[in-house]
Amino acid sequence: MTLRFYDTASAEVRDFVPLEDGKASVYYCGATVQGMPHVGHVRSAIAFDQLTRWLEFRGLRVTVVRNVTDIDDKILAKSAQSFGPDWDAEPSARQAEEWWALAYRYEQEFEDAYDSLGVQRPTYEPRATGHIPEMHALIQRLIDRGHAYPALDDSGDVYFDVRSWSKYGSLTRQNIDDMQGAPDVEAQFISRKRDPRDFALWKGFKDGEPVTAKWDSPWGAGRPGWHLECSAMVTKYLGPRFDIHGGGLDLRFPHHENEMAQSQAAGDEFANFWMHNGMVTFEGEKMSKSIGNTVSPAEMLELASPRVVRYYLGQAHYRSILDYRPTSLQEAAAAVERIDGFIAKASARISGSASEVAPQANMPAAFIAAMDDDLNVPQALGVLHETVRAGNTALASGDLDAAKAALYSVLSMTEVLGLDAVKRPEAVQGREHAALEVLIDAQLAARAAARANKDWAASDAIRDTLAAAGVVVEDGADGATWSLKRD
RNA sequence: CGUGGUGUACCCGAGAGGCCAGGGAGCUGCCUGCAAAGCAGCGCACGCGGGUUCGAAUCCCGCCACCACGUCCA
Repeated sequence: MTLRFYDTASAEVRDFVPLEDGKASVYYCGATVQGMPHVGHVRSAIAFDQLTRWLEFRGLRVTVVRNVTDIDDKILAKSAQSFGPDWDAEPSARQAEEWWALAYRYEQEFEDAYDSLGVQRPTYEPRATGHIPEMHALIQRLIDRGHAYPALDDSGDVYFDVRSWSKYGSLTRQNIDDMQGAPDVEAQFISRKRDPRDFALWKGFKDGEPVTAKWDSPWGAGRPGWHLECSAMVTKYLGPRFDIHGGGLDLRFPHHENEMAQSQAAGDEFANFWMHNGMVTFEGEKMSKSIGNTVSPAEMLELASPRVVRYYLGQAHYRSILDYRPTSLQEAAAAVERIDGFIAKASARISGSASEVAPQANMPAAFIAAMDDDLNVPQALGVLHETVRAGNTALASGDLDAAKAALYSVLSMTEVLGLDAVKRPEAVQGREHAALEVLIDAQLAARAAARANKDWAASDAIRDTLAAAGVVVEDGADGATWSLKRD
């Protein structure tokens, strides 16, 4: 097996060889829980979910860590002016929402979005606030090695000294002199930093900030810097070296550059591969909280089923830009219905045991080759659709053995892509189904009688009535079949 | 300006010197009382200009346009 992935650090597709035989360790940056999730967040999670599922299919035991950044400037700022769940209350009764409550509320929103689209839960999902001691230890190691220093003024900050680390900039191949500290940051912090590009490992407590967002440290009370959080948590759960570090492309710089610098400067080998997913754009512009052009997963789920949304967000190559347009979901829905139509028709005519649907035995070689090659999902979907067509042809010709093989292949492919986790809309189950079946079958019997008499008006009237109620009738060689309209 | 990346048909979207991508939309046919589904086929391509080659969307050179990041971002 030769898995190949694009590594952002080396800017090339190269062979993936796990550091430890039979295992893979993956860390990817989750959300800063300061607002509602948008589809860009979910696209990232789906991309790494596909990666995880594929590594597992390839026989690796995968440990996945996705962090939750639950302390940050924006969370504090938002809680200071937010009235959260009390928003509807009388102004006198409103209470500012505590920062940690706000963070937890949004964290749950993210979990809901991930769950609804079939993103597997990570092995560990650490929160930044639960790892302050590990962060202190990392800062101390950096100070001991001469790569970090307490602020030159009395702010209580601790900074990473970028000039002390010659490899700073290597992840994004930038020359340090070409980088600029943000102008406002530069003006404000020039007196505390050795270099305007130095970034905060620890942020000293400032008057007016909530005392609950304050931790003691050897350098004064305060809270952790953003980049440090991930470094400390990766190492705690995956060790000083691990296979893959992932995240959105927009995190490459400064976040991942800084993470890599501080961890390697502290003596850790850190990530073997860096993988970044492309952005989701809305009519050509990056979808982002700060621009305010976001589309939420919930909005998409109002337009299409979870299975369709998952298909749509996961169909493009993970490194490409995904431009969302309103018609995108309709096109995805047509493709998914084509797949599901085959699954439904084939399942109805084929009996087999669940154990026969073993993905390892049924995955087409071309699909495997596509996925092995930097997760080429679009090409893999081509194989999936070709298999569907072959399966439909086999069904039409009565070749049930071929249809069965196609069905099991299709089920295997949809499973590894995570589509099965988002359940297909099932026919109504149990007693309701039994009742429906009796009623509809009676209608179909009446219609069959009308058709036998060539009474097309009566036949069509029955079909139209059922269609209006969401029951789709299709005439086939073996008589009419019905199904409930999806979505 | 620096760094990384794009540009493929009506839309989405792979591929990477010759040999079918795939999906959606459209058209035609088969099947059908009609429809739907399915199947078969059709049309419309590789940003621009050069070069290499028997042959270039693919390699080389030069342009153009666009996107992302450049200390808030997935």
